[in-house]
Amino acid sequence: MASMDSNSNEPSSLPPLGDELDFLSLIWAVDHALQRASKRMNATLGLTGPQRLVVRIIGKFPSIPAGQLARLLHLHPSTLTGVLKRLERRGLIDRRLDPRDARRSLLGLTSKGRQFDIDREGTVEAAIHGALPGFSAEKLRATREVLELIAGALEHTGRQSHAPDLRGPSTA
Amino acid sequence: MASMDSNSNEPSSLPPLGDELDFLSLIWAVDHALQRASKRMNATLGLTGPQRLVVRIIGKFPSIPAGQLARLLHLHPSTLTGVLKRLERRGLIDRRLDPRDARRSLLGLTSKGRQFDIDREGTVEAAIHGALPGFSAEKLRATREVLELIAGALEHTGRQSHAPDLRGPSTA
DNA sequence: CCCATGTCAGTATCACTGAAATAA
DNA sequence: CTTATTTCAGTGGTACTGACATGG
Repeated sequence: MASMDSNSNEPSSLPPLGDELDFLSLIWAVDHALQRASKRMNATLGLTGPQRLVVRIIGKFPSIPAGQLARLLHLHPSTLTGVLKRLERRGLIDRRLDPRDARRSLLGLTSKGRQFDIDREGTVEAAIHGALPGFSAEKLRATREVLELIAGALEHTGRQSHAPDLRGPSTA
Repeated sequence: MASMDSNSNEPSSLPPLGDELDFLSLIWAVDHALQRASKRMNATLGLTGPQRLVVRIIGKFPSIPAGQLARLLHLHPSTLTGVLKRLERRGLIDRRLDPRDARRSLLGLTSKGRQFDIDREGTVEAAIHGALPGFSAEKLRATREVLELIAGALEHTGRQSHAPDLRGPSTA
């Protein structure tokens, strides 16, 4: 079956994609790697990456209200509701009503939740922690700058696009 | 209601999270910004970020087999199947059977799909392209290096974790 | 028969929109 | 009454596992 040419075993045999497409691919690769690691964490530790980040932030700011946490994470409140629901179902967090404002639910970790508010093997932190020391502080600073700008730029994406309605399966 | 202290209008009033947690938060922020931009693109242009990346890669490598594309993107074949199905439903790609190996479906862009295989406003590329020129080539190179290492490190996450089975809602 | 390619079914998370309930 | 906080219902995309159909 003619397996001596550049066949499908090695993706490295493919040429690069070119400038920004290459960088774009890298960005999505990081994104994708994150999602996969998150899924794997869910299988091994019992909670996903975003869930773990929420746990750690609640651990850092006990009794934080849900809305403030949502703003901190730039999440829509309804999105956070789902995340919190899953964490509560697993018994990692609890909610108390704010005695001074009964609309608010103040978040806290349960004793079980506190077991996750630590550094741990197999987490995204651990992977990053293991990866980052190989770089100089300068490189890390540069990366942080670039990532912050990318995140900021993405926030404003699609604001003034005058797309000629190419969407919609209008022919079906 | 005592609004002169650090209240909920400005998330910047919150203290930093500390070392890796801070970096982790940034990573997830980029991830999250990507997902939101992807969703917005789907509303304005009619296809998501990953879908667009697939379109651009197919445009770069016409008649690429599905499996090779999956490997290129580090995607599970079944995941790619779903992405391709949505692209096909929207009439952006088509599949032909490889005459020499009828198991393979070779991917190509339709004329409609080619309309998306260009630079465009409101895309993730555009945002990145607009954001990156503000940085020196050196910083970009550093970022690329760090991101590649992070992606690589994440790939190996959760391999040897001996977690004391904290998962599962066993009390319910 | 065995392996490769690809799809399908089922499941879970994330993220939104829009509506609603409750409290300030 | 108006606004703020949070939850809920519904939708869609991504990603997996495991099973399956088909072809080499």
